[in-house]
Amino acid sequence: MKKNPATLSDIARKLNISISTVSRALHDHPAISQSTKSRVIKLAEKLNYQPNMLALSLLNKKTNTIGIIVPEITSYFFSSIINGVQDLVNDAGYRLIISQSEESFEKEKEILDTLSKVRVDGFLVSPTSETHNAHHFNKLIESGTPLVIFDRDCTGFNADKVLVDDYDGAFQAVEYLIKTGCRRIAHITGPSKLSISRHRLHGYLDALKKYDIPKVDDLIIPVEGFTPEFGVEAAKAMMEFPELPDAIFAINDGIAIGAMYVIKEAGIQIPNQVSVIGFDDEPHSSYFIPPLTSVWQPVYDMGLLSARILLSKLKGKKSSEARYEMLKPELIVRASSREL
Amino acid sequence: MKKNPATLSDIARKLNISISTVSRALHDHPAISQSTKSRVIKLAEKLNYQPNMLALSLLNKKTNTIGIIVPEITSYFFSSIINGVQDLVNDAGYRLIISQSEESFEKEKEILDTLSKVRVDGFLVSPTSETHNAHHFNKLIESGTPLVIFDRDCTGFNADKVLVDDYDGAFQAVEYLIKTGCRRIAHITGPSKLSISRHRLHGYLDALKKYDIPKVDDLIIPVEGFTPEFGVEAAKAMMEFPELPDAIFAINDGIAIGAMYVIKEAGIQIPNQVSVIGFDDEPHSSYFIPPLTSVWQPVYDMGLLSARILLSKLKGKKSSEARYEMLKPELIVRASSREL
DNA sequence: CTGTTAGCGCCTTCAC
DNA sequence: GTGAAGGCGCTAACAG
Repeated sequence: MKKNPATLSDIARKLNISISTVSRALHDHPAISQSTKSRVIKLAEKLNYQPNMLALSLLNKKTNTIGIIVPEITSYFFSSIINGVQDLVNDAGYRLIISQSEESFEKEKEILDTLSKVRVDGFLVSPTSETHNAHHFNKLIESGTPLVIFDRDCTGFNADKVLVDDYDGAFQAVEYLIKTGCRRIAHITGPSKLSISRHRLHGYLDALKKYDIPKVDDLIIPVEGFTPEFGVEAAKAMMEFPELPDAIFAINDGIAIGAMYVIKEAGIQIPNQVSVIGFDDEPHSSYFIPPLTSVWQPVYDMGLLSARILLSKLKGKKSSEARYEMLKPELIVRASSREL
Repeated sequence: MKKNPATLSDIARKLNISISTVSRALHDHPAISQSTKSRVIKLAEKLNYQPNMLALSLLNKKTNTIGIIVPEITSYFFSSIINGVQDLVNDAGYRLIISQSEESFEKEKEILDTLSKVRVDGFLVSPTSETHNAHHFNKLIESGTPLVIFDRDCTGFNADKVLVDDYDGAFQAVEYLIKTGCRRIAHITGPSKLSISRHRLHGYLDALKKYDIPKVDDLIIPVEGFTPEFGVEAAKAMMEFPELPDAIFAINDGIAIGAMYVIKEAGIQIPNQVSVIGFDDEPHSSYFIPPLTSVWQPVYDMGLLSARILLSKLKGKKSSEARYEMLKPELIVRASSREL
C-alpha cells in the first residue's frame, strides 16, 4: 500500500524526457517549450508530485527549519511566545520544530543534539532551571549554528538574548503595594535556580529597601513550582503566622491564584486585609473575584523579537555583536490590590 | 564562520581510509579492526561529527518524524494532548513537529502540504472548524501516509479516530443539574460548525428530554469563541432575561468562568440561585470561588492513544480496519453546582 | 530547447 | 579488513 511518492524521474520516464527538463519545467524555466511545460505540469499533478525537501535540504545545506526549546508548552506564557515566533518565522518561509525540555538539563542537551542531526538552521532556547553551563550552546555556535536565548538568562554565556526585566516588574509591583499602604509584604518565590526567580526576589528586596521597610525573612516563602497547588501550600503556611502579612507578591499568577483561594476561604478580605499581586497576567486572571493585579509581560513580542534576531543571523549577519534585549513589563492594576 | 559540519568523508580523508570504513567503524561493524575503530571514533569526536539525518532519511525513505496539527497550542486542552503524544512518540524514537492551523482550512491544507514535502512519516490532526471535506486527508492516506484524527470528528471521513464522547459529557452535566433541582437550564454553545459543539448541544437537549423539561430556545445562547470574554457577553445577555436561568451549562471552562464573573458581580449566588458547569476541567478552574464543576476529559490519554494508533500503522499494520475510539469524559463535581 | 554529469552525505552490496 | 560503486531525489553547470 505504501506507494513511494512520485519523483522527477518518474515523470521523466513516462514522458520520455530527461530529469533536468522536468525539473526546469516545474520551475517555469524560460528555456523550456510551452508544450513540454504543460505536459510535465499536468503529469506532475496527476501523480501528486511533491518536491522532496530532504533532497533539497541535503543539496542546499539548509533545511529552512528552526528549533525552539522551551521547558514546557502547557503554560500560557510559553505557548504565547511560541505564537510570536511561529508567526514571524512562517512568514519568512521557515518551519518551526517545538520541543520541551521539561526542566531537564539532560533532555535539553539531547534535544539540541537530535535537532542538530536533522540540521535545523538555528535555535531559540529558554534554558531549563538546571542549565548552569553553556558548553552545549557554545559547541553549537562554534559550529556555525546561530542560537538565541530568551526569557531565562544563562549567566556567563555570551550570546544573543531577549529577556524581560523581571527585576523591574517585581520592583513596580512591590512599590505599588507600598504606595497603597502595605508594609508587611510577603513574597512567594519560585525555584531558586531560575534566573527569573532571583531577579524578582531582588526587585522585591530593593523596593522594600527604597522605602526603608525592613526585610523579614519569614515573609519570603520559597516554593518549587509554578502551579496553584504551590500557592495553596504557601498561603496555608502563612495562615499560621502570628501576624498576617498585609500583602502578597507572588512569583506568578498560578501561585497567586492558589494563595487567593486559601485567603478567601479563610474569610480574609482581599484587598482590604491583604493585597495580592501576581506575575504573567494570564488570560483567566482578570476573571477571578477580585480580579488579580498582575505584572504583564510582552510575551508575544518577546517571541517576535527573538525570532527576528535569529532570522537576521540566518540571513548572513555574521559576527555582529551579540544582542542583549531587555523588554519592559508593566503592572496591570486590578481589584486584588488597593487603590492608590 | 559557517563551518560545514563534519562528514564521513572528512574523517576518511584525514585518516587516509575509505568512507565505507569510517561508516562501518562508527557503527561498530565486526569486520573492522579495533585500531581503526578507535582512531575513527576519536577523530569523529574531535570533529564533533553528527550523522546527517537528511542523508539518512533520503536513503531510507523515512524521517522518523511525525506531524501533529492542532487549531492552537495556547489552550491547556491541546497542549496536554500534545504532551501525551510527545511522550509516547519520543520513546519510540520519533520526533514531533507541532503546527497550528488557527481554525483555518487553508492553513490546514498548507501545513499538510509542507509537512508532506518534508516527508513526515505520519500525521495526527484535529481538524479546524472549517474543515468539511476530507480530500486533503484522503490524498495523503492514498499516498500511503497514515493519519489519525483526534478530538474533533470530521464526519463522512473514514479513518482512524480518537474522540471524546462529548455527547455523554454534556448529558452527564445536564442530568446532574436536573437531579439537583435545576429546571431552567441555559446552555452557552461554541462555534456551531464544530462537531464538539453539536455533540454537546445534543447531549444537553437529550438530557432535558429524558426528564421532560421543555427546550426553551432563548436559553440556548450561541457564541463563536472559547475565551472568557464570550462567556461575559453571553451572561450579560442572560441578565436581561425576564426570568433568570437557574443553571448554566457552558461549552467550556473559559466561557463558564466569564459567565460566573458577571453573575457574581451582579450579586447573584452561585450555586444557590444559579448553578454553573463547564467543560475541560482546566487546572485553574478548581481555584475559583466557588470552584467550578466541570466535565473532565482524558486529554493526556487521548494523546497517548492517538499516538499509539499512528505508530502501529507506521510499524507495518497495513490495511487493518480503521479504528474508532471513543473516550469517556467524567463529571467533576465542585461547589459551583448544588449537592445531590 | 534539452540532455549529461557531478555531487549533497550516507549506507549497502559486491569485490579484493 | 577494507575499498569501490551505485543510488536515495534534486539542482546547477556544462554541453549540445
